[in-house]
Amino acid sequence: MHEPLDSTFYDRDPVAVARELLGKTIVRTMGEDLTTGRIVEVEAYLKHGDSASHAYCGRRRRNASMFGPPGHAYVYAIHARFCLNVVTEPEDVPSAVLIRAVEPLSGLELMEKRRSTDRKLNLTRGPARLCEAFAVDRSLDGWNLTIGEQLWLTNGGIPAPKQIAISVRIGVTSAKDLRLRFFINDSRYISR
DNA sequence: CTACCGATTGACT
DNA sequence: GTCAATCGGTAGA
Repeated sequence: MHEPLDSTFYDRDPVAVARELLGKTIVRTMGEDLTTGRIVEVEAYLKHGDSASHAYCGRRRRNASMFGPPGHAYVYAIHARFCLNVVTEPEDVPSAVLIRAVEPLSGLELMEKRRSTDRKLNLTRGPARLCEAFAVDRSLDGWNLTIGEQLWLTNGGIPAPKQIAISVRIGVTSAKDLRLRFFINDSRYISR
């Protein structure tokens, strides 16, 4: 159980990966601690023509993971918080999928402690909120998500979502017209 | 070292 | 809906 998705899943166009990521399970272990969640909202960031991508201006120290192998994490800091991406396409091709929201499945008590709130809807709704709930920070930047340790994604036996909605991405200040946000239409755990 | 910025969030009207 | 607090990362002096 909780078999990690392998690199062939990630080594594809980020739009395809983004759509198929919906309904998948994110797993985080820290010693005995376990948290899992169902992915309900993602955004794709493209290798070409996407001025909102952190890789748009080329390789930097911060975005180096986006140029790394598929199936690794890209964790960046923004507004004093962290956000988690999965890297797609082959090494040196900078594309990724941002995980924006998940539905908590297990380890709720841990998430409440890490988030300092017991309001279920605020635990994992939003890219930085879910990182806090899952204890994801820059130490996991570049982490290999295919080895099934500490942090990975799995099919988790959860059925694929029936209704997928598409919209423009949230918060970006350029490439505003690109509809690269994918979410499960009827989930209550969507970010605003 | 200082100066700025942001793929956000929480508080507030 | 609006707004600004927050701080890691980066660029530049």
